[in-house]
Amino acid sequence: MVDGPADVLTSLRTAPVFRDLPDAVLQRLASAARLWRRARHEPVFQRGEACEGLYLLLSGQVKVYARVDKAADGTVERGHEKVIEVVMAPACLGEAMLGGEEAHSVNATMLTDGVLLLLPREAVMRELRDGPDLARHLLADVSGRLNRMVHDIEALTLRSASERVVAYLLRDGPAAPPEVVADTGPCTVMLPASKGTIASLLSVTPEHFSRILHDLQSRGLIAVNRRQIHIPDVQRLACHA
Amino acid sequence: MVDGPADVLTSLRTAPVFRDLPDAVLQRLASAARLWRRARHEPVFQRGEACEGLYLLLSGQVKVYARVDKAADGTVERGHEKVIEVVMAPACLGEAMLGGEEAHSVNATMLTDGVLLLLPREAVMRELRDGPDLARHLLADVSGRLNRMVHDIEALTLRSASERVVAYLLRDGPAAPPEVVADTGPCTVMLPASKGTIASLLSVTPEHFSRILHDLQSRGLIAVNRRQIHIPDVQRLACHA
DNA sequence: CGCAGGTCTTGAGCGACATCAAGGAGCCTG
DNA sequence: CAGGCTCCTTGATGTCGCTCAAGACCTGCG
Repeated sequence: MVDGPADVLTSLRTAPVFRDLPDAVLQRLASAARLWRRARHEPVFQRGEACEGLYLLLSGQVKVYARVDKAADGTVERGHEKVIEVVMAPACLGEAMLGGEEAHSVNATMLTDGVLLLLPREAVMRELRDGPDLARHLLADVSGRLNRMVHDIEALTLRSASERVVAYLLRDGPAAPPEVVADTGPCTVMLPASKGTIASLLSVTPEHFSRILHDLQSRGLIAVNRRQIHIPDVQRLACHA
Repeated sequence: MVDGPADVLTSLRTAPVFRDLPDAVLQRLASAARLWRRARHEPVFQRGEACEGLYLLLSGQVKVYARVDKAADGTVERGHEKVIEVVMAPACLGEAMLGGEEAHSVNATMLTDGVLLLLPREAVMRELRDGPDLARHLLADVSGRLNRMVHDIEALTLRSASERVVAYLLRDGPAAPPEVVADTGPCTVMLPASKGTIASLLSVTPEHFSRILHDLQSRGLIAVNRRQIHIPDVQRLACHA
């Protein structure tokens, strides 16, 4: 897929964030970029580590998550974790540094084998200083992410668990292929990760998530088959109580 | 405080976001800015309204919140609301537009009388296009806000209500005056808004918030007097179970 | 002063969701 | 195909925090 530095530039262009940047900017970034291959379960970065730069995920999936480490008497037991985002290629990762943060405040690990591009901190900073283009595009990217986070907080506090699941199936599920999905008729959603991961993303326990899917299924609103979820009637699911 | 357009420029400079911008940029922004006075309880913008531009809060406080309107049979009853952020002057507001959003997805209303500066969308966009300075500063601002939101999600899902209250008292309370607070000894926190508002910010009901404060008080960890909360020993509060 | 208006507190009961503890069901490996 | 593995499901039980309903408190105002 990505054979060498020769086509790093075209790889950059696959990501929406960079697509419309002038060639000159992309070439400068490409020349500083480093190609990273990571296997499933390998960390991309972890909380507390220094921000090396901006990551561009070219293929594969990454989960961004937080963890509470309960430091009981001496023994450091790893507590539960919360998946904040499942990032799917092609997309940007590790924007924390843009706020001037020195260290990452969350963890990111590969959900699948994948390839990423590291744009070193200095190269990004230099580009931000020298021209408006990169800054403008990153601003749009980060701002969009901020909006999504606000939306998540809203869902988390104002909606019930089953409402969150339904909203996920309707919005994030078919969001990938068609931007404007038919708001009626049938539709099939493929979960981008294990049910446990999706459960954590929606801030419910795996058990509860399973029960909710079961419940929706028993009402004939969805049909579950492994990671495939078929929705006979989108509208009917949308206006479930 | 702000008498006219003459000192709009100096007003701009009070906000951290704009402080270090070159004079030329500030002057262009200032000439396009419009001064807004708003009384307590007046809305700044509301969900669904078009993003007019970027707001700079010069004095007063604003609450940014989401609301679920349950549309039962005909009657539009206003459901509960969740305060996402209490913005205190001087600070920036309404960054949603930077992501290309046409309409606001949240509401913002004055908690106190206050003055804001509206930087119209076109002026901001023009500035973003023409030079790297504003974009870089806004990028840092938005990115910082993103980090805070992520932190909030983390707290919301991984911490209990009382832990959130304690964290708030320790971090957001004394965060205003000294950036690096002594992590030991006594300290007094003044809630920036009504307890009900703070409760919503922390995603607990007013009742539960009250109980938590009462509980902390009964353990001698804090002393509550109206909106003033005295912490005899910061460290002891920090490591409460 | 008395009364009205928010704001905060307190109590009782309940419900949504988590936790704990066993099973199934694919799936790889030997 | 046994064996282990991870992922998912299902049931029983517990609890944190919400809901509902009064009452207490402060503050301004006629």
